Amino acid sequence: MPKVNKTKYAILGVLDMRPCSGYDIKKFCDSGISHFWNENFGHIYPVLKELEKEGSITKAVEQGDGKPSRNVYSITQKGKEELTQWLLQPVEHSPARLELLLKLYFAKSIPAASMIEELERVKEKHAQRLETLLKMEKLFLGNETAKSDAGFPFWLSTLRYGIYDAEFRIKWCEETITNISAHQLGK
Amino acid sequence: MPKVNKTKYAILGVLDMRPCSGYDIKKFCDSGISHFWNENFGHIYPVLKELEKEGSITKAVEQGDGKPSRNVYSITQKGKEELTQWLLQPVEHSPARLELLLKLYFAKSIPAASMIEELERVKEKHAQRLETLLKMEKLFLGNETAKSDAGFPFWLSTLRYGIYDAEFRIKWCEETITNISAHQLGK
DNA sequence: GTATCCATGTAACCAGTTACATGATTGC
DNA sequence: GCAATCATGTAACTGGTTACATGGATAC
Repeated sequence: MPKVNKTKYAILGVLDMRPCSGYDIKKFCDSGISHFWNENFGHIYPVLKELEKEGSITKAVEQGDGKPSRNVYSITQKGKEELTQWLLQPVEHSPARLELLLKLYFAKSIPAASMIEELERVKEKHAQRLETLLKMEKLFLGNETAKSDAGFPFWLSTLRYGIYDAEFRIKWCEETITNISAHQLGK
Repeated sequence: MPKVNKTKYAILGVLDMRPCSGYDIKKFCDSGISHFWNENFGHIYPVLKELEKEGSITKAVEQGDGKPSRNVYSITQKGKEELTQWLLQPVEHSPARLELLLKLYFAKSIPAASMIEELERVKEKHAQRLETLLKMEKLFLGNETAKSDAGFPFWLSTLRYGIYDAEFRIKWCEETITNISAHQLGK
């Protein structure tokens, strides 16, 4: 079976919440869901055109006074059906490709210090990510409007995923640094 | 900066351990490191040709009696240097794209039962993965030859990563199923 | 005045996937 | 006889990235 274009469904999903321009969609991805989903302009704009052509979304040009004009897209009934169909399908398996682990696997021929530095950097990155996610969670749990939305438990669980993920990676970095160091000393 | 061809380094890394045919490389990826790295023939063979052309690896044709002939590749000094250079670089950031979380985020418009079923499937998949990884770890820790190899702590840590990863995902699936169910009942 | 944000798009590129093609050998 | 495994490759495709191009508005 051929791989499906996920950008398409990401766009339909965002437009199912509210009408957006391409720019809005990008902003939304960068702020709200960037810890598990990312898109770039070079893909969003062409896919928006495609979706419009096949009747899954409609375009309305919004003329701002002074402001640059925006193409605001809305989802159609057809688009909603397509989105629902996709949501009902099991997730496609995508083969893992973790560059850090690949490097680690081959790392015996480089100085251990270099790998340890890299692990420290990665750990720090995830520690920052964890902080951000915990802040987001706190804000979110205190937001009564969000809490009353039917999407609330789903949104919360995506945050929880990110938190668990960051936590285990930090733990693993620490453990790995310790083990590699110990092994170096024991040689 | 342009994205680098990771397949190239995966191949160099495998050949740095021992000479291999394209088929061997594929087998190795599928068995030993598939929980964090994957390759397919359609990419391995062309990249092997490229690497040979640029002098990072050399080919030797092995004529088996009766058996189909194999192209066995070995890494050259140039290839080793290239591999080392890559190992010393920090890992490239690759933007997250987790289809399951994207679906979950948009899931309020489909029946909760459908999403819960999916989460049960995913949980089961990771439970099986966890079992396999734990078995591998046990075998590995009991293998004296492996233990004496300089690569041992690195190989072990990639296994540990997989184990932590599977564990947190299972925990998260359970939590998410509980939360979604509770929210459904409370409506 | 200059950097950042708003806003839309195209073109080139390429990494990686899938499907197709071929054929020998081994084990049941 | 048939399925699975060993073994190598090509062609077509496409999803996604990066770089390039443009220009107005806003904030410092």
